[in-house]
Amino acid sequence: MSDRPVVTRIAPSPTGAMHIGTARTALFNWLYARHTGGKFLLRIEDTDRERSTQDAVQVIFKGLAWLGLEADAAPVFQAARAGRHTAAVDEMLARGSAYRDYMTPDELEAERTLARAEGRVVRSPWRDLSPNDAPDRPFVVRLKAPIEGETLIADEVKGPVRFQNKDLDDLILLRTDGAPTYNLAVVVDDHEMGVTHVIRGDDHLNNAARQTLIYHGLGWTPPMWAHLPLIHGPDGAKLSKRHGAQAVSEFADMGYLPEAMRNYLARLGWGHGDDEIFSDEQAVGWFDVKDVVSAPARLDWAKLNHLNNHYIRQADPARLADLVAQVHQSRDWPLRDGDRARLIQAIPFVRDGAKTTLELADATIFVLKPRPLELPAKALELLTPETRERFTRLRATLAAAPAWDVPALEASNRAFAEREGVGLGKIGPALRAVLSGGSPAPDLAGALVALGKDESLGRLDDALSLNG
RNA sequence: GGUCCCUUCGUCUAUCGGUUAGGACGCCAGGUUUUCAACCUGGAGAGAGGGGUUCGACUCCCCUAGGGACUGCCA
Repeated sequence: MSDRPVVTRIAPSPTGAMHIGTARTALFNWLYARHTGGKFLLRIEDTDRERSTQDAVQVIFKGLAWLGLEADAAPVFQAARAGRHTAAVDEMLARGSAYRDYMTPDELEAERTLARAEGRVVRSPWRDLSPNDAPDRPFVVRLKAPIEGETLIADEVKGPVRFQNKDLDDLILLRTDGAPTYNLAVVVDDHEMGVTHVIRGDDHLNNAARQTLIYHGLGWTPPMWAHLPLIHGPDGAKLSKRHGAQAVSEFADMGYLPEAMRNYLARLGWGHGDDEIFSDEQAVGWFDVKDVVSAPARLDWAKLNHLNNHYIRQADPARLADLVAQVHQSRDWPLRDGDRARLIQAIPFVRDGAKTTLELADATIFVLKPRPLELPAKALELLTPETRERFTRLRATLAAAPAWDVPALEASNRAFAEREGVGLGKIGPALRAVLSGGSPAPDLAGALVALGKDESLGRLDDALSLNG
């Protein structure tokens, strides 16, 4: 349509948690802006003064920051622009594309039920009445939309969608108290912010037609539209609380990495051939709203877990250590000096099986346990006199290991078992129990390296000094 | 009720009239193995139903069914 640079936006209302669907809408807007070299803007739709809160505004900022989807300009607060909105309505009144509607609440209600019964849209008599007949009572200002013809939405995702104008009602632009409504504010703000592409949820497809009529009433050109299908829960119903999570913050708390969320969310409703795992750079390079799938998608925890596991395995251990430390802290585990270093050392050996940082926390607890470890009954049972003697010899072998790394210790352990004339299966379970205190731990060599030489030998000594 | 949207393996998707309908997650079996994972190999698994158009439809059109959104002086 136009060769202006692309401007997209995310326009959440600050009325609670940040829905994961909002996150995906933000992601697609961000991807498209990046792909085209345009701008991605943020507008806080706080015109509902009753429900909007400062806390919820912060939730949006934090959510976007966590996802790594920062806007290219300072956020616009819609409520602060009320003056611009009412000015637009004055303009429409002057142009004859809006009118004052003096219907009382009762009259409106009666018209609403009648209209529904007749299978038509609500119409106000004031649309055609002369302003001279205006009574002295409160009024709203409505759009004077055409009744003939049709309105075409050339949607980038859905394709052409046609609405008969007779099916579109005259939207309220200004409330009785003079406050602008959502549909008006959106149009005025998008236009004045220079938004070229409105990429938003499916639930606004109907609004697109009515908003188009506001654009026309103002003599403006509507933006390009792209309506994304909603995200549903695993059961196909709209995603809600009972599906486990719906807020961005909940995914963060459940131990998902933002890059995994980006990858997963991007793949939900959009794809690039057979590519499943891709970087932000690749997504930016490939993304086009035209390729968004038009059917709603269901959230699949198993696949999210798989992707998260992938990114956990790619992540910097120091970064993961900080994340894991937070988890331990939230679980009231007493962190000690040096735990961060212990975590960094252990994480490479346990991350392969971790789907979330919560699981990573479970998997790292064994290195954080202070000596002497409390051994569970099962571990004690394994410490037979025979095993103790063997462990005494094993300790000496380990102490003399040429290097404290996985290949060296694997070789050393294997050789030791051979010398003892038993299989590793005879030694492994007890050794791991002594090293981990019964907590989950990686394979032997991995556990030894994760703990470090001193700690490993120390834990062995502790076990050997136990009264048998 | 009205308007609009949607419908390929269990799930996310590829296919842009001609394919043994491909991939990923999950699942099943086997392998590896000192636990749990991870990992390797193999396998099962789909075009909602009915009409058209066409030499030929998952692909285009229509109908039905099922799902969803909107129908607020909420956004």
